[in-house]
Amino acid sequence: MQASTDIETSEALTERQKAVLDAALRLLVEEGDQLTMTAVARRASCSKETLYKWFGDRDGLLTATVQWQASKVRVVPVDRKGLDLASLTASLERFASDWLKVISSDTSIALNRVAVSHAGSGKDDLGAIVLENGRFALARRLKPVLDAGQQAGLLEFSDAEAAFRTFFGLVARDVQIRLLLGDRLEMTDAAIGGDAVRATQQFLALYGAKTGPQGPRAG
Amino acid sequence: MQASTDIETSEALTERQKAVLDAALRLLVEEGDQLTMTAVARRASCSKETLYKWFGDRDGLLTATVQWQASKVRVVPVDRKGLDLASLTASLERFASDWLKVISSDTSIALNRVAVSHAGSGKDDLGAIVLENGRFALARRLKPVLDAGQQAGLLEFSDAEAAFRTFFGLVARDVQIRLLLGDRLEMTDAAIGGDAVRATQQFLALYGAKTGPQGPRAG
DNA sequence: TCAGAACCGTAACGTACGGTACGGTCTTCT
DNA sequence: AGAAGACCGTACCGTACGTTACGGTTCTGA
Repeated sequence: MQASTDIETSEALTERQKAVLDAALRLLVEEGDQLTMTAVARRASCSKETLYKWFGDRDGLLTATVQWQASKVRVVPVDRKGLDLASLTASLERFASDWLKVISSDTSIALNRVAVSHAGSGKDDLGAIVLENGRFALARRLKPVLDAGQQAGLLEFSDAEAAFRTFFGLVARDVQIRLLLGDRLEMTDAAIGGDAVRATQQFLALYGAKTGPQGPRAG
Repeated sequence: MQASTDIETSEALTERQKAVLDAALRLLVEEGDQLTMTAVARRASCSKETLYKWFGDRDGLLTATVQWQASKVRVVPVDRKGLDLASLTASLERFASDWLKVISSDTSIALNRVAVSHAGSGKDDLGAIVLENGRFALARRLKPVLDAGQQAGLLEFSDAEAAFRTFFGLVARDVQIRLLLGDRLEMTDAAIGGDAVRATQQFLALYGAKTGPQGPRAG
């Protein structure tokens, strides 16, 4: 449950190793969990011996691949000064839109699938990594925004974690589980944008401070 | 995407076959996706030849197992007459509580894990079945309640599907994905009950008709 | 009682794949 | 230039497991 070692490991990779992990990632997206060491070696034009030397075993390669992908999505910090309702709304919509884009991407779906499978097989390495770099990373980035909104008198809540989880639910709804289960659910940019606006409005309706007449209703 | 064949197949099973599927289900919960045909045969005290004769191949056994479990959870219809705010609230809380109990159960987690893995491997049979008997079955059962609430003047929405999905998000939040990814998340009866009440109140705050002073706020 | 089907237990087969070994090639360092 | 190491390609090994085959036992129906 700690997110400490992902930076070092991703920094310590050579360009060649990154290329190999990119190949593994592409293969994972294309073929799902049944990617074989032979297939990775062929796709990356490297030998299996090298794979085993660098990553130990198949699980090590999988773990390195997930961490490599996780290290690629970096944070865009949100400025907390001059926060008003408009900028708070924009921030929340941005978070919602980004998150929907992530969970509906082929890469995220493939990674979550293999992590879910992995979690079902005793060792929960991949599950913890995906969770740490997905849902928990989102919470860490969003919480400061929520706190700032509360300090600015725009939001009202007693438990930031509960508020975050409500926002999470309003944004994701059934999208992720449906995609993971293979449902064809086209998440176009327009749909994502609309969902982000709706989720933000609903969240503000629930947690927005009652000072002032901003009570938009969802439809 | 149709839910037609699950009834017939489950009815056509002999007691012995049901016992075998129960054994497979228990094994699936205990050992995850790597249950072998040999293990199922041993656990069920039957021969592998019988397994292949009855279910065709491993995928057939998996499919039959998932359908068998799906056929076991039956519907408790909700009476739509004399609907007032109290009974609507109770119905929604009941749905929320039931759903949280389902998605946090070992059986559901194991089934969803294998279905997610399966969906990642081309054939999306299990994913469609789980989706059909889970999320879509819930929608079919809840929609009449929402419609009745609207006709009784208690709810306001233009799109029942959107309203349902919001309810779904408010109830499930991040619970299912965290459990699927192996997060230790103890869902006690008390926590489930509290979540059900909170989700219902939030849903009513968003979709409740504005006639009358019922605007409880979540904490 | 007897034939035949259903079924159990186990052995056997074939294959896929994780993991290892090895020869050949290229780079690097001295 | 020559030695050492990293790496590629491929062949190979061992095992796990899906699938099939078969002998023996129990059930069923005439």
